[in-house]
Amino acid sequence: MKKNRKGCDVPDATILRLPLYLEKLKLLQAIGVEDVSSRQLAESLDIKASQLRHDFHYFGGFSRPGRPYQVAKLVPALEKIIGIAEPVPTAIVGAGHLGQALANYQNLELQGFPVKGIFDVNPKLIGLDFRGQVVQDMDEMETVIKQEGVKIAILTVPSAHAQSVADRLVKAGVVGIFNFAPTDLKVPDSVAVRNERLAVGIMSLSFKVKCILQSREVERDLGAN
Amino acid sequence: MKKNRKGCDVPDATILRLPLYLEKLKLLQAIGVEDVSSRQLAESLDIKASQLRHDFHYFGGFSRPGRPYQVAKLVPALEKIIGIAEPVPTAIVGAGHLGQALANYQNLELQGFPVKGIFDVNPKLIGLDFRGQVVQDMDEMETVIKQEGVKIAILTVPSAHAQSVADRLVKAGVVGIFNFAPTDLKVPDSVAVRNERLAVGIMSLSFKVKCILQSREVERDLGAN
DNA sequence: GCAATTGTGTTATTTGTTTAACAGAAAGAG
DNA sequence: CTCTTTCTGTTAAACAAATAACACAATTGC
Repeated sequence: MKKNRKGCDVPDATILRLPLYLEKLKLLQAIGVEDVSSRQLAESLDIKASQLRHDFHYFGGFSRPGRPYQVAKLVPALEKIIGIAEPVPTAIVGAGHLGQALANYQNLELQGFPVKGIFDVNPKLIGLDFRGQVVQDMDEMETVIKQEGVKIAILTVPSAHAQSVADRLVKAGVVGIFNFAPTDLKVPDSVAVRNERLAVGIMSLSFKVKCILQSREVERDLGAN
Repeated sequence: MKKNRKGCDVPDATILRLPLYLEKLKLLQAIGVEDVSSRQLAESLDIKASQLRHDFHYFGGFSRPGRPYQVAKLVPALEKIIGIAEPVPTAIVGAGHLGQALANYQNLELQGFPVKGIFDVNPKLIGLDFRGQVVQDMDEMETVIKQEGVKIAILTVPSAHAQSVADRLVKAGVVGIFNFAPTDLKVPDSVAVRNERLAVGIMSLSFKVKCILQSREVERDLGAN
């Protein structure tokens, strides 16, 4: 192992695959599979086995030459690497339609992100109950974040307010922001941001759709000759 | 221009930036900006100007040496490339919390993806009205897709049903599937799929949060000495 | 004990993406 | 007109990621 700070110097592309590995392994565990080789696991995820081993190598490897991976050991190891060995206290800021949908998303809690608070400024939304969590006034936000030790905030407020709310979150001690607003947040280096942009996803899909439709036309035209 | 099929042989990384360019340009257009140089546009997006020009080069370029880009020409050009010069008829399949949130998301329509139908199997959801669209029984799905010429389907059904619904969508003529279920869909090459995985997003964030917290601990320990 | 087999950890190669460099077209100043 | 400035299109270099290759540890069968 190099002088990585305990395996934090890892390519983004690898980080994005870790959750996929974990998900699949949990599935295997649920159906009683004990061992799995890099080839088996990789094939079920439509990637190359060498890539999977390469990814695991950033963390020192999880087995020995000749022996496949043990699901029962790999699952907790990945959970620790991802940072969800212990539950990560989470808050939802913005209780609009998307915030509500996320508040109702049971898997958030199951996957290690218990929702400790939901906040909004709209009086009509304050008081609504989602899976046991009541929407609170945003004035309470800082207090709850500190009290519950909230580490990650899911931000679903309108773009116009995203930056100012993010500033408050950072000040209150949040370490990660999952941003659904189409704005590039400015935050200190000591805070992680992940932007989730619906528009980018559907437009990149649209690009490919357009290309498929074009090539179909070309084929049709060629067929006509 | 090479023998690209009308500019479809483009790196994924570039495709993902096109929506960002378009968004920013629309913003500039709204405040009356007429010209913009690659440097200005790139800086506002926190990328390098050379990357932006490189991206545009895949499509032949949008200006001449010495002259900045004209916003009024660039916006429609990008819209055409992305495939939203004409509205793309879209359907939402699965009217659970997430489906509802998306159905209520006005920007979908504004950005070129008018919702032509919302479908679910749950009788309790059928009949609900979202922004003028009524949730219909999934039995109606194929009929509406063909009638309205739906090209893109947004899939928000439970993972267990995602594949079978996707099969039906493909058969009905849908060309792109925006998949929110944590399942890898098997579809023909002639259909585009984009997977949007909430869990991947929040877990990759968690990884970085864990690393930040670790490095803070290290700094604290060093400070104690 | 000695192949043969399996399948990892690790290094090398190839491929893809980002960044830098630069030639030269257009416009403006004198 | 000529010189300077601006800023693109295009090519080259640097960097990062995915894939392939392979050495070798552990096990199994003979």
